[in-house]
Amino acid sequence: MEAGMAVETIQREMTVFARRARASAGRLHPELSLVSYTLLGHLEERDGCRATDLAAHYALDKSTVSRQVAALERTGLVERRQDPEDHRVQVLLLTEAGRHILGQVTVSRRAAVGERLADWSQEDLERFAGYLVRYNAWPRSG
Amino acid sequence: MEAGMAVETIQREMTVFARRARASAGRLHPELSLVSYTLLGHLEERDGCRATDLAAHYALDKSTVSRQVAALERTGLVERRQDPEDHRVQVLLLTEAGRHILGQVTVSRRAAVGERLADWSQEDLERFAGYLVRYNAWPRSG
DNA sequence: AGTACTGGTTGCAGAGTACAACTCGCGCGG
DNA sequence: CCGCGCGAGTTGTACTCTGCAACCAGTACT
Repeated sequence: MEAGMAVETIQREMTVFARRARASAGRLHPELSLVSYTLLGHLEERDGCRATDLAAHYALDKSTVSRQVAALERTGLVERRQDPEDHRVQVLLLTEAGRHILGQVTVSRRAAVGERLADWSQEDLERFAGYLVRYNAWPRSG
Repeated sequence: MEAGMAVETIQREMTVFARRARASAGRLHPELSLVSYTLLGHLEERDGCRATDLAAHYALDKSTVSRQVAALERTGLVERRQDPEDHRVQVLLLTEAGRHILGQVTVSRRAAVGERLADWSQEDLERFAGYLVRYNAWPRSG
């Protein structure tokens, strides 16, 4: 395989994945959209953060994040807390309910993804995961 | 790394990629949405196919594909041709203009993606591409 | 012929998104 | 202290993508 070819394959296959993920997310978990899920996931991973951080990480407009967070707060999955240091910022935190839902969805998603990865060797899994992390670690969007 | 952990990382990182891809696609090529781009790409790869095939491959509803294709036809990037064998089906083909645009976008996208992959070894690139293909080859959506 | 199936279009409704304009709070140079 | 710019977040608006359901047209099997 030539280098440009591999790059193109990577880009094409990532996109296929993206489309299918969106589709299956809606079907499997009507209660939690893919966007909401990823936002909650980020909150859990970072143990709380600002709306702006979410926007930056997912290359979303701050207005989009604002609305998503508002919805998540309405359904009681996240909680906002004023930063005592700076009254402009709101620290976003998972509520107990949020943590619970996220756990459930994660389990069933892991099952779905795990099914396709069932016959992969542990070595391949780790290498694949490592490649993805490395790819996304690049600061610029792409 | 434990197996479930790797699976979760894979799923999370793929999603991050998906979100960023969407964002940058809209910014870099206002003339060709990410969806349109992928559809054109598929048409090129397969050298023409039916709308239903596109829907199945990207886990999209046929109505969505129908509309996307209609738009692409309106802008002269694809051409529909009645299948003489079966008058229900329309074979979709890239026009010359479509092939041209696709080429341009592919080049600039490859540049953007290639930048992040610039310092990867050829071996890693190929292995990464191989993993993605293998992942997506699974018949069920996920 | 009649029934079931397939490919595709259209009406509708909802989610996600960006952009622009705005408010509010912080910090800095007069 | 005051005004000015900046950063965080919200709201108004408009648009795209999407799925579902209802539908039409053509095919296939009996």
